[in-house]
Amino acid sequence: MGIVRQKLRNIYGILHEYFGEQQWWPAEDKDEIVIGAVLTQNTAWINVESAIKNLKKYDICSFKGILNTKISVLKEQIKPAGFFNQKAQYLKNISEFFIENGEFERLSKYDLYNLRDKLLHVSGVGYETADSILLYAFDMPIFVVDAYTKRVLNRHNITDSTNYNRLQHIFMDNCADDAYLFAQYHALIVETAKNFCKVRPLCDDCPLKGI
DNA sequence: CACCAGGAATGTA
DNA sequence: TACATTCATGGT
Repeated sequence: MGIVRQKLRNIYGILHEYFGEQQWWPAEDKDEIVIGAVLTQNTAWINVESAIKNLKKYDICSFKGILNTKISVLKEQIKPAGFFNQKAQYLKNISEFFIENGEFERLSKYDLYNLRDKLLHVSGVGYETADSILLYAFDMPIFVVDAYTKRVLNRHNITDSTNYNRLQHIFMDNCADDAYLFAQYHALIVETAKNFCKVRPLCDDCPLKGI
């Protein structure tokens, strides 16, 4: 039993005990998960909810809905999520990708890393967005790394790396290969950051303090 | 007023 | 490979 494995188990145990089971990804369907994954890039989730609410109001919160909407209109509706000029085009790109590739039914036939590569070729989809889609929309076992994850691993002296794929493999090499576990773990880390560690991780009242 | 949020693309060295 | 810059709204 490696020390890293022990630390990751410990962190998960503490967070799960503190916050309980997480309900992620909050969305009505898979299209909405993908759309939300793009809209939430460097943006507070509350603003994404506002943007998605606008899309639903016009019944265009879907790949087909986005493709059938003029980009000028799309920009206006997703404005609360910020970076609306680029995100409107990103939504067009990812929607076109899904429609042209047979949506979830056909794409789910690819194995994990083949599909990951295909997603990463869509302009507007980087590592975190791709992995969020794979984990939460396709239910594939891959760990999502975000800014908070990097902080936690750094502050707990698990690694000083900031490389996305290296951080991801630290988790995946030391945890069970389980989509549910990865989904919970990422959600718990985000929840911790939302509640305690916005500016200074491991602040006095953080549940991870002292480990 | 400054700072941050469930990042990615692009350019530079 | 490793940084720097740009994109933009809304809450604290």
